Amino acid sequence: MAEAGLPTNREVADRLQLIGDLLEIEGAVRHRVLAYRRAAARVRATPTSVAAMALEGRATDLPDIGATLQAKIRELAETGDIAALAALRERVPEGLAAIARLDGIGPKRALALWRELGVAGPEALAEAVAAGRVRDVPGFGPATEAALAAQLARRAERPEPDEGRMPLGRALDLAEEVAAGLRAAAPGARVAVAGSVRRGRETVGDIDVVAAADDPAALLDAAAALPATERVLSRGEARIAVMTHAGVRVEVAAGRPAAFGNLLQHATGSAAHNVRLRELAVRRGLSVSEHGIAGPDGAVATHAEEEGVYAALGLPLIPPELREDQGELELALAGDLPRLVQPSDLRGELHAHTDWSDGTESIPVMVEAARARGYEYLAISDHSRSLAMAGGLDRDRVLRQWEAIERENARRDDIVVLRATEVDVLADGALDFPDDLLAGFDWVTASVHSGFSQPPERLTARLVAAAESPFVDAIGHPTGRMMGRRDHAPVDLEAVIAAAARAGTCLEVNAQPRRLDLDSAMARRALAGGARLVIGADAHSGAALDLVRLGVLVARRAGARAEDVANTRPWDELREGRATRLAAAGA
DNA sequence: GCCGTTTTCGGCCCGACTGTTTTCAGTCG
Repeated sequence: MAEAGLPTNREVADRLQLIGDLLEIEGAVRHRVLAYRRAAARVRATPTSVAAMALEGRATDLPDIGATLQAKIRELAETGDIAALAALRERVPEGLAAIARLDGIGPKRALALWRELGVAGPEALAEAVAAGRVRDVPGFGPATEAALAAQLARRAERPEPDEGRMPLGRALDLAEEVAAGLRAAAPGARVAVAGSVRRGRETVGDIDVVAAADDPAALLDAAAALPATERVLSRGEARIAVMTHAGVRVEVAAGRPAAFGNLLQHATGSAAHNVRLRELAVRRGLSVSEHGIAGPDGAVATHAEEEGVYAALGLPLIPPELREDQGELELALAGDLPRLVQPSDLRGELHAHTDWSDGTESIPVMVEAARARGYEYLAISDHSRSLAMAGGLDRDRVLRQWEAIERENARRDDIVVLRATEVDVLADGALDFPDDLLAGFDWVTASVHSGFSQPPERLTARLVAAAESPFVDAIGHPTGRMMGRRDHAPVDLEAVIAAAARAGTCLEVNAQPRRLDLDSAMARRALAGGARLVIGADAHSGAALDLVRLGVLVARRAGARAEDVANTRPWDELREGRATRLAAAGA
């Protein structure tokens, strides 16, 4: 938890980032700029207060934070500002950093705009573009000016910073569509989704696909000719970028089969991971690129599989979900990479709805869908009475549903159907069912669906109370975020994690495409805090059981192993766990 | 500014593509 008055990690990171951006515009040594950026990324990815660490002199324990940056962070914590940044702002207008972030513009051209036109921010740039003055600046021309005009107009329409990023679920579908189109157009080609989609990032900016065949150019032609392609943005011998009719940028990189592993590794990223990997290679006298690995004698070795790329550097294959430069190379070097949970580890689904509440299919249909996916158990977890909008069940209907579940269990022995509920956590922290009813369920997920505007302390208290209830097995979608609608509620997640860890309550990684809640960073904190996860599809139809794959990606990004996830366990084990907790509470 | 199988100085990933040049700088991933 952040301590009162201290700058948050995001605030610290934003300042370091800004210093780096302005230094770059000023023309500072490139690696000094990189050092600030790396430090900013490190601070953002750190789960505990870096400002507090700096005050204690421990921030230098973090990679990428040295004595100089620790002093600056401490200065920020103590005085609210950094003198070096204030001085830098005197020399370089802060607005140039925003200009430098525009597509096609970087530090050099931002500086040129300021020097030549006196443009010091995006608004002034828009005026200069409108007046046709930009095309005459050295290094610029009519094409760049037109591109800027279009970009600034879009920006004025939708000023949100996250504009253009889409939920992972949508990106996965689009990426697989593109990949399928390439396979169809070029039979025999190897095609794979790469980039942030493959890494399982919860939101995706653009889609990367790699393809290999003896005639790489034909693959690029195929990409240009896909039905989804609206226009070609750029095209070379090795890569093509297209805009789709859906307004999503797709990049296809093509190469030869012998170097497919090199290309896939390169295009999967992340950029920061690749930089680290290549630095490690340089220390071993090797040079890594998408074409292969060059030795000291200049001979280039190619690798058809990604395993070979990592093996050539003395490393085990690092799962794509971990390739974010957050310590994965150190783990790999030490042989300590976790064996991450995978879809085949899941034995059951503990969060599913039927037409008894807001699901679209009957209990038998849902059960058959779960069986068809090889599950050993399925929890029928319809909503509770207060969620009237979703057809929440009252006591009478719960009892009748239990009879229906009993009938289902009686007529089949290939899957266990569980009496479950997604019970509302009410505004005062109480659960929507009385204890005697809750005691009769096999599995209870408690979720907040309303009252998100409560003060953070009250919201936190509700979740903590739910997590501490002996009747509750899991907290559903703990922060309530809905991408594009509602951000994570400002709950004190550490307090919720601590309560869940104490009580043995699971925290859900909800796999609904717009939820993905907990997100991967939060799930990582939950595991560090000793809490167990459960991956829930929150399925409202049989087909929606497959959404669980999104949750698996999120859990993998959090570093979760199978044993960290409740629904990788056999039902008997989960049942005993619930019985033990209830007995310990005297319930 | 950071950091060490080149360890307290001298390094710091690598290549593709575009637009503006007239041989390449800047940007991007």
